[in-house]
Amino acid sequence: MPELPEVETVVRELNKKLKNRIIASVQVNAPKMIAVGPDVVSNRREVSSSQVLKFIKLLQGQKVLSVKRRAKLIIFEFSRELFLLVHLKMTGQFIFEDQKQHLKTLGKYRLLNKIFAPLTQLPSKHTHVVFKLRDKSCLYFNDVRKFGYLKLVSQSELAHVREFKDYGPEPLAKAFTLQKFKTQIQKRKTGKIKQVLMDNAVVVGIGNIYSDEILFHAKVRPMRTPASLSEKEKKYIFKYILEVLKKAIKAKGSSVGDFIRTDGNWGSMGKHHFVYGRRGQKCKKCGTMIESIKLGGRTGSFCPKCQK
DNA sequence: TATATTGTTACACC
DNA sequence: TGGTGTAACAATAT
Repeated sequence: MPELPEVETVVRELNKKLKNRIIASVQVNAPKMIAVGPDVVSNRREVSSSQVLKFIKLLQGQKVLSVKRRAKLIIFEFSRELFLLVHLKMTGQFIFEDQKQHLKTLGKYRLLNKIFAPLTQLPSKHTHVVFKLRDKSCLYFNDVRKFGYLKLVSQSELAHVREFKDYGPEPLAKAFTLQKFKTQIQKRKTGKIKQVLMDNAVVVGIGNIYSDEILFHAKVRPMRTPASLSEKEKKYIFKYILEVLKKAIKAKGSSVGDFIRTDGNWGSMGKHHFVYGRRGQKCKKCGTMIESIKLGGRTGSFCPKCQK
């Protein structure tokens, strides 16, 4: 499940690998997953073949200037004032293959990706868009659930992209201070703290995995309300937002579900999870059984002894 | 075959 | 009206 650290991992790798490379051709296998223009990508829309053609045509010959991130959105910046915004949602993956690494990477990928048996070769039945680069390297976009999207916008349209308007502060930006965090959570006094942390208007990039982990380290149960938090607890939550996310980026993300990096390797953060996905197992700190509850239809896991 | 899965948006409700 | 909570949705493995 790509959250901020996973998306950041993908972005850093793509930026390094794709910078200055030029797109030779684009193949779109699932038209539903692409869009042209700044509008919200709705789930049940039809995409015409002329839109697909436009998408392909606009990308051909473009040089990658940089790959960046805002919240969980990947932003490719191309020459000629063109931007590609990609959301991985639950199961999106980017896999990059250098031509000479092709066979080697494929072997590794086959070995590592045992969670989803169909993804044993590239392209697979879950490969929905393929970018072929002029130097014969190749970028695959895979998505088992097809919840993700790739949206192409011009420079002038970029300011009107809906996603950006709803995004709150970046947790790892210098501008995100304890004071700012406190102001943000004041806005949502009645919700549960776990849901508040996952609200993009409060702070972006935190999903189910990292909200669980942050609250464990802060010793706060997920169902607590912001109004009930002491100053010390707020301080700890803020502190661990930064620490947990930074640690996860260092570990190249958590390979939960089917997140893998652009070279097919797993991120190693999963080894350091204290509560997420550990219901019924012993707490790594005190040995108590980890419990889970449903909050707004989402599962939250916590240690009943370590978290108050 | 029903279920669980998650990020995000749409919408109903005070 | 604005803030909040919840349902709905995408598609598939198990």
